[in-house]
Amino acid sequence: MDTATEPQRRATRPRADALRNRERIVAAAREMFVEYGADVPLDEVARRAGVGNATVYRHFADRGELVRQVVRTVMERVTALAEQGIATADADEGAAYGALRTFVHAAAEERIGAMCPILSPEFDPFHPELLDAREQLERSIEDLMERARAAGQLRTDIAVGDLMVALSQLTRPLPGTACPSMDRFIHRHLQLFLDGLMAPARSDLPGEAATLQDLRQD
Amino acid sequence: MDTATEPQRRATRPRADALRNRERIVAAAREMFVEYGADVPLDEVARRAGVGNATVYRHFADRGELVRQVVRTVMERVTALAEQGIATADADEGAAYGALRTFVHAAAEERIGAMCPILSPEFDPFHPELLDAREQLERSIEDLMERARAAGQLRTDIAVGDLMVALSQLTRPLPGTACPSMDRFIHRHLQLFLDGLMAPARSDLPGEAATLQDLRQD
Amino acid sequence: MDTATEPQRRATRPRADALRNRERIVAAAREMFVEYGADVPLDEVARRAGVGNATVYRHFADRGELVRQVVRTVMERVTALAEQGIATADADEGAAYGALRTFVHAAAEERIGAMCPILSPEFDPFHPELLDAREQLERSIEDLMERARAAGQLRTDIAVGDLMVALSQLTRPLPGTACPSMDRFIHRHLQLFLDGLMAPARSDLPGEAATLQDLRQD
Amino acid sequence: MDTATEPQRRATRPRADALRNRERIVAAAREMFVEYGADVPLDEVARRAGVGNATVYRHFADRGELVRQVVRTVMERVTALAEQGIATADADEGAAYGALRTFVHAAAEERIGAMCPILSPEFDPFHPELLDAREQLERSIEDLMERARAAGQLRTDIAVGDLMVALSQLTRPLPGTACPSMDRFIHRHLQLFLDGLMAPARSDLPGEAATLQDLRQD
DNA sequence: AATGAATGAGGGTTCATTCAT
DNA sequence: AATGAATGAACCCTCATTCAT
Repeated sequence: MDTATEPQRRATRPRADALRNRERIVAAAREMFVEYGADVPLDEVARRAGVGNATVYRHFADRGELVRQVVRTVMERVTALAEQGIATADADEGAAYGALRTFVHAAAEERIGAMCPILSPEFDPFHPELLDAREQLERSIEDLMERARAAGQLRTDIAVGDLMVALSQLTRPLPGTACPSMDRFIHRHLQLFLDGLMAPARSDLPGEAATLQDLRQD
Repeated sequence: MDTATEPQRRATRPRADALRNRERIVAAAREMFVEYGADVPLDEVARRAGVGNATVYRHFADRGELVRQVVRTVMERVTALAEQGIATADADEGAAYGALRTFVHAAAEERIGAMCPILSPEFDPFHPELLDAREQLERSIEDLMERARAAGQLRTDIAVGDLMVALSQLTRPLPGTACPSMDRFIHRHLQLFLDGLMAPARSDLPGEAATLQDLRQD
Repeated sequence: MDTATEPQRRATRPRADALRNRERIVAAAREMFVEYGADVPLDEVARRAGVGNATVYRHFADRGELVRQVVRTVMERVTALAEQGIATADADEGAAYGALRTFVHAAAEERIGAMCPILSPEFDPFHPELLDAREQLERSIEDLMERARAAGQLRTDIAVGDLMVALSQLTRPLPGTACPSMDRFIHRHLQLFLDGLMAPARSDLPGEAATLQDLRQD
Repeated sequence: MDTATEPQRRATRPRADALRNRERIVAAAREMFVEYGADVPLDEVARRAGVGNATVYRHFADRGELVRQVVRTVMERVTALAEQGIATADADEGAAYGALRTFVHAAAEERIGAMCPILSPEFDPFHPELLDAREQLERSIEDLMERARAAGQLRTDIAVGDLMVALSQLTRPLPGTACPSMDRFIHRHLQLFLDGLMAPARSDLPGEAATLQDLRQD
């Protein structure tokens, strides 16, 4: 067998095809969460990924682990988008709010809808596997908001949690299935919300500015 | 009792206990839609309502019929709130936008999240049972918005659908889970969104102002 | 109350409307057994009979009792047909076999298909309620066969059980529903079977001539 | 093993245990249709087959598919019996009717009662899966009857449908119940019916000679 | 490592039967 | 006596997960 020809790598190397399978499964799940909601049968995900159903369980102990993996992937992509925005803002302070707007709309497009499972009751958003990704996401968005705040373009009574949760909510996939007309609304709503975020504030806000961390406090 | 005064109605009068059950089922379903999303097992609804499972089917031929009943109930309650707002605005033109704000926050409290099933693919928003309720709801909100628009307080590039969908989305229960911290955000988000709705508009909106009808046109 | 005016009858008299209901229920059940098989929901029987479902239970302790009542009714009707055949045969010995033929086809028409429940596993064909009806039925058919046998027209190695069971089987309603094309076959089959019953016998029969009573022996 | 000699087939070969299960399920269903009629709970079939309930659905998408498989199996067995009869008749023309008799009794033993579901309203006898089996069955019986007809031993006013339906009816399991005494009658009835089929005809038949196809024409 | 097959628990719905008016 | 309503058990089917190849 050809494993015998390369014995030195055998123990540590995840086999190339296994890696490929893992990624294919995550990608398939991400697409299907967006398309069909968080309830897709895992057998369907396996089929779309082109692997057997049991292979999913070899890579992910249970449904929750796959879901978390998908969420982590999306978080990383969105973090990347936020960092692009920071770069833009750093290049031109006057562009800070524009960079925030651009980021918000891009994040909405970035399959953020695949994060829909986080809304399900079984999902534990504080799972250790997600810690790093969430912190990085939060930090990058916070940084981006700080740029706009420093430029006097963002109201000062809000924090990253306000933006993140609203962004999640406004882009949510309408549980159960794809309501394609929804897409027409999403960017309008985001735009309206962003208008509301601008300085000067047009109203007093109830409650306190909140970070994502705060979500876990109650 | 008035049965004595109108004995001719005796045959068709629904029994008191049956009516009570029916209402208990609708109330239980409303709460559970808010808490757990549109997919709650009907057996759980029955348990929460304190009736046997088959009783649910005696009153509602299938899941869809129950869902429509819940939606109709919520629509009617929200319509009532909008009409209160109209009265307020009519009494004092300067209070028009304040009345809109009050309405939005009150609607959020009014379990509007129980309307979440309307977003599921199986839901038929054009079902005859809902026609009246939806038209009245839309008309009353439109009227309320018109008051604020006439007072020059509401931007002119939005329509009732924009408000309704965003309201639904922003108040959605993080379906399934008990995330009580959510409530802290909801009114902040609504307030921010309302700030974005104020005239003068702070940005151009993509797409077109939309009515509720438009939601299903695509 | 008028029960007070006729106290002597009070205890024994079934109310006229109750009697009417009882008969309507049996009639409805008979028709529906023929049309839809032995599995019709009792609620449907009640509806067809024009009474409430619970009324069925007031008259018949459970489904089995209703079924037995229907079967008894049909047995009585068929008995009457057999007795007509006997009269014909007695009037003209040469007509004995013709009378048997006529009886068999008439019995098939006489909703004997409503006896289909006797074939269900739950049915107890030896229930006391049916004893009399079955004995009279058996006796009358036996008598009719005896006329044909005496006239030398019927083979001698068969008994009433052979005819009754075959008659039931050949006229059975095709469980589950109405297979209307079936009717085209029934009288052909009966005719062929009757041809096989004629003397002289064309073959040896396995087993023993059997009465209905024998059915219970095993 | 031959997998080594034909490795290219490896991917599609059904697993041995799966095949065994599939056959066990069909066999269990066949027996239970005979014993309890076409309405047996599939869970019971699964139990009798010694598999989990879901395994039934893995092999057969729904109840209909299992039923068709059972029917097909029985048709094939009966076809084989008819072909044996043809061979006998071809070897000795005088044995043609005897071969038909032998076939009929053998078919009765061959659990032909398991075909009872074909009489239910939900059953689609024209389903593609059954086409071949039904044509072969009909053709083989027709051929066998033709031998007897050619030998002048079978009346000429009947067709294959007459025989098939009567055979089905007379051998039907008293669905649902364990009425073992029934077996005593079946072969007597078949014998009597076969006597009625012999030439010369002893009576005129109503209706028309019918093929199996005719069963569903109305 | 990967797979197809098997499994049991659970959800929706129907129906015989019981209860309250 | 009659009824409409209520009930729970049962059935069909699906799906997450485990097993055997």
